[in-house]
Amino acid sequence: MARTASFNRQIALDSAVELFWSRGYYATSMKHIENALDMRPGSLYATFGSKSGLFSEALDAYAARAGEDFDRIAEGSPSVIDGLKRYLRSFAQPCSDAAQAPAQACMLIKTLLEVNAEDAALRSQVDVILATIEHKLCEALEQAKAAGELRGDVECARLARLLQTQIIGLRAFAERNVPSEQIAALADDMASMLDAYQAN
Amino acid sequence: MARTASFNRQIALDSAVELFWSRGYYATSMKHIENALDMRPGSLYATFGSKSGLFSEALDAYAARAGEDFDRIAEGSPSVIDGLKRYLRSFAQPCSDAAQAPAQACMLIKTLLEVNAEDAALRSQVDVILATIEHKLCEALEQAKAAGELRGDVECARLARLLQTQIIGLRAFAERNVPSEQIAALADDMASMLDAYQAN
DNA sequence: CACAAACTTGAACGATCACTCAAAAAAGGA
DNA sequence: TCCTTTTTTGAGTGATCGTTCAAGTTTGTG
Repeated sequence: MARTASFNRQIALDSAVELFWSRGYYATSMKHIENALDMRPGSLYATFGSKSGLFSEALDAYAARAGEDFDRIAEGSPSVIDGLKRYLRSFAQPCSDAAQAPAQACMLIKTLLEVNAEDAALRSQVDVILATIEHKLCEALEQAKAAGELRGDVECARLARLLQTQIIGLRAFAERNVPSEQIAALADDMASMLDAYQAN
Repeated sequence: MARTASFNRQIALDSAVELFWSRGYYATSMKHIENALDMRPGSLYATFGSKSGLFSEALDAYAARAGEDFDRIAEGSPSVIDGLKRYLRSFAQPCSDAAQAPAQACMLIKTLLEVNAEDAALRSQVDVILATIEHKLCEALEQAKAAGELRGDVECARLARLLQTQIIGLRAFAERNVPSEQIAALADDMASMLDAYQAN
């Protein structure tokens, strides 16, 4: 038939996530992208359509990876609430494993705060993803409630939003140049706050 | 002598704050700045030196205004802790007064998450300002502790960082397209958390 | 080996970027 | 009114922006 593509789409998207997560949307040029993905304009535009198209797919790839990270921690935890506490604390030691994250702050939040109204499609995409994550947290809390881990009067949807806000704040604060012990203490304080919602 | 300048430096800086706060650093062009400040390149560069120079002054102007806002709420409150709670809740209803803020999220945090290593001077400037705010929060907490509002074993520096993180999270979350009642509930939850640190 | 189909390449596009500077305009003092 | 001093203007700088596309390269098939 014909020539086969020399690049791997998933690998290219992983590189795009790392690049965009690190540099943000507007400060990443097509030259940066060409170098990071080792692809030339023709291939890039044939594959992803545009810079914003590539960014959009990178956002989805990032969200998928974030979801897997959460599930992995949740599965390895003795209880739902314990899993949520571990998840909170997981953002306090990102330097431990070899695969360094390009930034402390969440790529979705960086995008939410960076992209302005002219790129409304990207904004609403982030909004949908964040709502999905919020919903996932809410489901976990409902499950914890059903298991008797949470008090009966806890509003799961409201607590889910509080949790998401804590994570957003923690990861954004961690962008500051502060000692890692202070970040760990912050994560501990946030984990302790969940105690006020636990049964008994 | 000679011709006098036709613009007011403080008014120009206020316009710059609004513009940069709304659009961010990289997505704001000199054309945007010319229009918003009603100044032409020659005057702009004679006055502020460069785009980053103007942004730097805008950051300081923003920080000064933010400090005044905090002081105003603190002065009008019956106790230090009550003032902090009001301050938290103040971020939940920014639509009330006529002077609309151009964004929900803090301009310092938007900058912290947007600007990358190539503009190290701006990054470190934001870092210094955030550390100053953290210190101001810590001083307020020490004062509350001396007044018997806080338990004796509370680590004020640690609680100050937790408070700052809450504010960061709350304001970033508010960038999402969610009902204002949910933001208000978030602020209430955060204010309630301070109860765990209060004496008696 | 030749052909056709798909992919890769890199030069080039007009637009816009941050920034410069010579010329025009305006103000106060004489 | 004229002169000096300062500010304002806006055209123009080279560089870079996102994007296009024709030409070249590589593949599988007959």
